[in-house]
Amino acid sequence: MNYSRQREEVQEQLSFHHDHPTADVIYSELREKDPTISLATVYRNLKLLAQNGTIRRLTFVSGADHFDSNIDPHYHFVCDCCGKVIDVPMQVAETLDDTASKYISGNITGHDLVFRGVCDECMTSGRSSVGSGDML
Amino acid sequence: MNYSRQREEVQEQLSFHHDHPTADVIYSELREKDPTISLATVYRNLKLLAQNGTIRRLTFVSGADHFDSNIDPHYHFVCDCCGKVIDVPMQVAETLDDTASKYISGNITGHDLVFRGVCDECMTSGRSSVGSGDML
DNA sequence: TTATGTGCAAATCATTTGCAAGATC
DNA sequence: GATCTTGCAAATGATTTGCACATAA
Repeated sequence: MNYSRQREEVQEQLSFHHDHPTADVIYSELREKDPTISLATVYRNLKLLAQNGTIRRLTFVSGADHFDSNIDPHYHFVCDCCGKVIDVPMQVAETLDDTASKYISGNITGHDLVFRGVCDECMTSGRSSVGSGDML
Repeated sequence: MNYSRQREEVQEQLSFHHDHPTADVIYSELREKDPTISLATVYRNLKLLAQNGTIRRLTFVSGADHFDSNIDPHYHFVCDCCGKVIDVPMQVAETLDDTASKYISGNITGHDLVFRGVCDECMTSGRSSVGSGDML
């Protein structure tokens, strides 16, 4: 893989995020620094970086994929109300994979654990109650 | 919510599946019984049924959402190679939610646990080795 | 007969791809 | 200079929506 300024920009921009932005968020932000970068380039590079393990693609929200610059195993919380994705800094349960492997015939390489519920903000801003159900 | 024949057909068709089909799989299958049902109707009804908790929407595969007629809490395995989703009949770890709630400020209602790896079929059919990485 | 649901086509959103031009090695 | 990468526009795939017609309550 050759060097490319755009790829470096994409990776850097993602690393600025504590949250887990979608491709088009990265794109919008980068356009301000580099007004000629294209959306296709952002998608291409996010894909490349995810494939070579430099970043992680999060696929557990309906709609657009999110990306995470933190590739160490860790868990997430997704708000059923606004779709926000945040980290859960609890310890990773390595034993789960062993347990699961007793029940399936394939080869397990790891697991994703995603907690669901209503985030702080949605809770206080009313949107909470019973949930909009919009994300289901 | 009024009764509708099409909604009943969608729900019934989904219940026939041990696997977890996407909307267009349900649509193709239903077209054979009911050649006039429309794709929009299938999408609309899957959405309604998921919102009222009759079925479950699985959002952890990139691309099309999958649907599950089994709404009891249970875990899944996703093949990184072919995208297939299968059940993992291991016991659900209720304590995880309590642990996670110590780390976040929102309200946790539950969790999804998804094991990843390479399924039996992909393993034997060669596609396995190192994985295509296509789904990343 | 009023509210709801359907079918169809067009619209929208997320993502990928073909291709000519530009950058890297 | 051969190969890889970009930007743009068009293509694709998943899902939703507007609207006139059909159906349920």
